[in-house]
Amino acid sequence: MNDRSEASARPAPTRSRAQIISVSHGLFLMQGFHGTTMRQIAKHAGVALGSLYNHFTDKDDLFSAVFEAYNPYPTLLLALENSRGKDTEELVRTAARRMVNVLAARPDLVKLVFIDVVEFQGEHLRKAYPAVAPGLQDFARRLRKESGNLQPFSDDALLRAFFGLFYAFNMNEMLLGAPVDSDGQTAVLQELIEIYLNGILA
Amino acid sequence: MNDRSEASARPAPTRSRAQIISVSHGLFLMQGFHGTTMRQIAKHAGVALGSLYNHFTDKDDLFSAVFEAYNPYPTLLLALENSRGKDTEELVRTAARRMVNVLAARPDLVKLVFIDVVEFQGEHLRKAYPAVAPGLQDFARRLRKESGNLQPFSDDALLRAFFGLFYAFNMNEMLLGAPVDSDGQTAVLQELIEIYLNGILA
DNA sequence: CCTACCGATCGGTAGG
DNA sequence: CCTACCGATCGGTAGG
Repeated sequence: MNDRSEASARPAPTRSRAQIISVSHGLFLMQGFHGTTMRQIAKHAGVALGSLYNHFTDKDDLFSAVFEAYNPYPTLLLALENSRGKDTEELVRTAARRMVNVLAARPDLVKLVFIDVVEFQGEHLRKAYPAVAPGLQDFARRLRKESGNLQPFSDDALLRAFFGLFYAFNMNEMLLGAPVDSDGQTAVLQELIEIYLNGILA
Repeated sequence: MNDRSEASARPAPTRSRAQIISVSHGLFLMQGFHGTTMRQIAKHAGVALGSLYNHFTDKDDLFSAVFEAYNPYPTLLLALENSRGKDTEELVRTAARRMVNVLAARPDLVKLVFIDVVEFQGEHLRKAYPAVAPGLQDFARRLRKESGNLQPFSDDALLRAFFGLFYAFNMNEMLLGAPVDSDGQTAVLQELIEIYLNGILA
């Protein structure tokens, strides 16, 4: 956290540090946090075990760095912020498509959330949430503004039902780990989006 | 699965075995699988470390027994099967209320799912799924039969959107671990159910 | 004096 | 069902 206090401004060894974080991320996804050893990380990163402790005070500190580097919130929020539409319906369709694309391209985002919940009781997620809450409220505001035929639901319900789409959509892959056929999947997603739109529009 | 084949009919020490499973379950929920040691389990269960291996061949086998004892699928399926309603709308409301009640009373069900996904790549869930799949199809069939004004969605979409409700509903608690105020929660659930019903009914 | 990193090993604990 | 203990490996740190 608080590095050198004054003088001596050396940019820190970012090369192998980045490599360690990247390798740790991959191993944590496959084996979980406690199932991954510092020796495995050192070996895969091509550095000595002792070197890990030059970059991170301990294993927990390393996980914090991994979580910061692969924090799912900013990525998902960006997908929402980049979504446009001439009305609520188009905005929802665009945003849903972007969310699915991101989650399909980056299954690691959800897995990291699960790891934090299982092995850290969600403490990193909790700490990261305040930074994205305003962006979520902003998306809810846009859902309302883009159209006038929205049913009188709360922001909370609109957002949760929207995110529920992706939990529902990714459920099979997450829980069953199956490589479901993508054509059938896309069709199901279309249906889920229709159910949501039917649900929130008058 | 297949216990003693013949002769030697010893009923197995079910007393402490049950105690070990119960204690393990609690510790796994708090610390995850790899974060929990066999010595912790022995100590909390009031048995010697070596005794654990009299009941279970290894730590993985103990987890399998825990998963079998606390398998979330049958419990959730039972909540659906016990739900009745004179039409689709009433069936959905009843089933949603039951699901929420079960998940609120048993947060361990979801946590165990997460543990399996993070630390076993979902293998126990995968193995348990075929046994519940027929029951899920049955619920989808009932959703259709109880009413005629259902939109032409696939069983898959109907079921996923329904379960998405509870992912969406439990999101905050799971991800933020927060004890959200239950009055506001109930109100949000009402809204989520309305969105679903609006979505699937003509 | 700093950084990045080494070979070797610390005190304890893992599953068995 | 317990005591005692194993080969190995754990997370973390020593001096250089």
